[in-house]
Amino acid sequence: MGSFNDYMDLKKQKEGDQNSNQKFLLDTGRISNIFKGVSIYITGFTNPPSSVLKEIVLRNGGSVTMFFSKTHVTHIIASNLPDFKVKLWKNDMIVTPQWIVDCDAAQSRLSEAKYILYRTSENIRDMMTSRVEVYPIKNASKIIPETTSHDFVGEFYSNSRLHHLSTSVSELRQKVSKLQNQYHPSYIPINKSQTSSVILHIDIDCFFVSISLRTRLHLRGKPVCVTHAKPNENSDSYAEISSCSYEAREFGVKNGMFLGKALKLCPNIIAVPYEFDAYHKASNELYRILVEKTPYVEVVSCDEAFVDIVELVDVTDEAAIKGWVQELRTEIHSAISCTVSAGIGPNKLVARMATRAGKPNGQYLCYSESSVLDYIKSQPLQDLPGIGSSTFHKLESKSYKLCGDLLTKTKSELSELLGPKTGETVYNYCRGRDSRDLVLKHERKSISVEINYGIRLETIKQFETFLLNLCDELEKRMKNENVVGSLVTLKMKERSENAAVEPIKYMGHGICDNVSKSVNIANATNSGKVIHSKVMSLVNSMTLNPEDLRGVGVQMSKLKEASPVISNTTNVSKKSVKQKNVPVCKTFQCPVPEFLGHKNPADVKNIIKNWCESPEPFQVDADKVDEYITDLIKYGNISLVKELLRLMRKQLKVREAPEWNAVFNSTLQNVQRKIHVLFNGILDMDNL
DNA sequence: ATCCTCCCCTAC
DNA sequence: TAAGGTAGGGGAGGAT
Repeated sequence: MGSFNDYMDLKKQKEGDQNSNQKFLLDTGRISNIFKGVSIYITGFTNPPSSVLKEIVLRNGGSVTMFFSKTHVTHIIASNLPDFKVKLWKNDMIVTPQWIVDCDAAQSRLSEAKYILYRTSENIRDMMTSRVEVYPIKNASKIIPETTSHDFVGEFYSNSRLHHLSTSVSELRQKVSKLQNQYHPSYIPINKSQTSSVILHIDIDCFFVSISLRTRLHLRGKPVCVTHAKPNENSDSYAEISSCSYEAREFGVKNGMFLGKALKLCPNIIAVPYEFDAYHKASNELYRILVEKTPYVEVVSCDEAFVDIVELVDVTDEAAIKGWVQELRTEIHSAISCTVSAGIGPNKLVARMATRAGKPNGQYLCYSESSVLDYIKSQPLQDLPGIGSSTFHKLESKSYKLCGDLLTKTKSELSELLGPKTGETVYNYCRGRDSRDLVLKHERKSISVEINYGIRLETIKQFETFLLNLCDELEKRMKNENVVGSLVTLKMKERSENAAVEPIKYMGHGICDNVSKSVNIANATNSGKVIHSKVMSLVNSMTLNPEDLRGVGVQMSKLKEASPVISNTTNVSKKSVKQKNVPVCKTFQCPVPEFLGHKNPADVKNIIKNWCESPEPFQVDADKVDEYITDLIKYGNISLVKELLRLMRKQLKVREAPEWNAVFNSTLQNVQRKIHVLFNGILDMDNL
């Protein structure tokens, strides 16, 4: 009986291992098969810890088991063992964790000889080699499919770092919005510009590289970059580097640089592949931690966020703020095993600029008026957000280099040079001023698909086919977001007249002229077929040579909700209600909700007026009022909601009773929450 | 003045 | 070989 139970336990345990191993691989992906056939059992304290060893082995094609079985386990991993275990396992392969680390570093299966913990049996190695086959690393290089092929679009997007970067922002916005409601159910995304803020900018240090180094201990401290090209390639590579370590940056390597150029600057740079799923997981975890603390979180990108922490810290105690942020950074680090840097300031601009001073793996607080001015004026203009190379060159032409250089310039001088808006923004930024609120609730204005890589076509017919694939992809995305649009824009890159037919970069677009053309659609749509027909009408209205096309994009704008939350029983559609401005429902076409058997608004008002005059508020009554008002909001009768709130406020003002004020505030909060959920807006309290 | 269209610029 | 996307702000210049 006992042995049967043991057997069943063993079996269950085995299945458990398989499940957890598989789940793990789904999360992070496999990078090689060097440990194929290897099944490790980790015992005792090890360095690196067992979790890291497990990850390395799984990612390299091996398996990990949580129980010891003579037939199943090929390697026992231990740093030291008690005597009885040495005796127990005298015929088994016991190696130090370093074996795993070194195999991973070399990306090949090294002999265990140098790593055997206790040599208890002379023929262990013979035994091992007969039991385990060594597989070479699989080198699966793929060929880019034909532009018109059905796989082209999907294949491209699954490998495009920029696509992952862009879409991760939209996805995170959705997720963060969910988390905000989950962790802070009564939170209302009101702009908080009227009150003072403590803005925290948080940023994962060289995100993609950091993720790769979590499991590549041997690469830490070395110049590393993330790119599609394989390591040790010749130095002529035109693969773009999407992220590089600080060690690489010291050689002048930058994000976006071609690998070939980076190799010239830093011949020892090591290239590692993308791990999109792992980035995804880490970003989710980062945002979960932030929103757990406060709903005032703005998604900037997969590795970067703004947080208003004014309600979490004592504004007057800078040391306490620093301590709080330090703790947060530690928490994030232990959750995702990547270091993060942070900047703290009175607004988004200063917070973001301060992060630069904190990087890497540090933080910088710049809050008081004088320290803000001091710090900002020493910063290069190019580091201001919104100042890219083009704007910088305009400023440079006047030999302005630092923010401080612009302090003597007038607003109109800058507007003349940079345009009215940009001029004023730069004028304010140089003084550390920034009036932008955190964007807590985001409304999409356009949605698009665009591919500027690998486009090689011969005929208009092929172009038409490719466009249909693109429009189908667009349809997918629009349906996923439940939107329809009524303005279609076609964007194209055409090879410049004197540009080579094939650019230096394999399948790149080379030097191009950009063209775009748009057309309105009478009925908003998200049908790929309809969009495609509109796009074709644009194609036919212009003269182009398909052979010169190097990039194509289709954008939909003038967006609306595809199926309104409130159907045609009301004239208030979700998108017609903007934040801060809930329009009054003028024509009231829906059935009136009942309040204690009364339908006539005048009667209802009377009852509520009397209630407000009663000696004491009871929760049951307050709940009934809330319920009725909620119905009104659902039906879109915002004007009556406003009337009732006004009435209550007027009545209760006279009484000046705290318990009644509490009733009013809770009712108001309920209204705001419902309006937010249903209409994505808030009630304008000033005009109540 | 304000809008629209077709760009360019910027950020990650 | 190599995966140069995407959303939003804003400007120039013409139409209303």
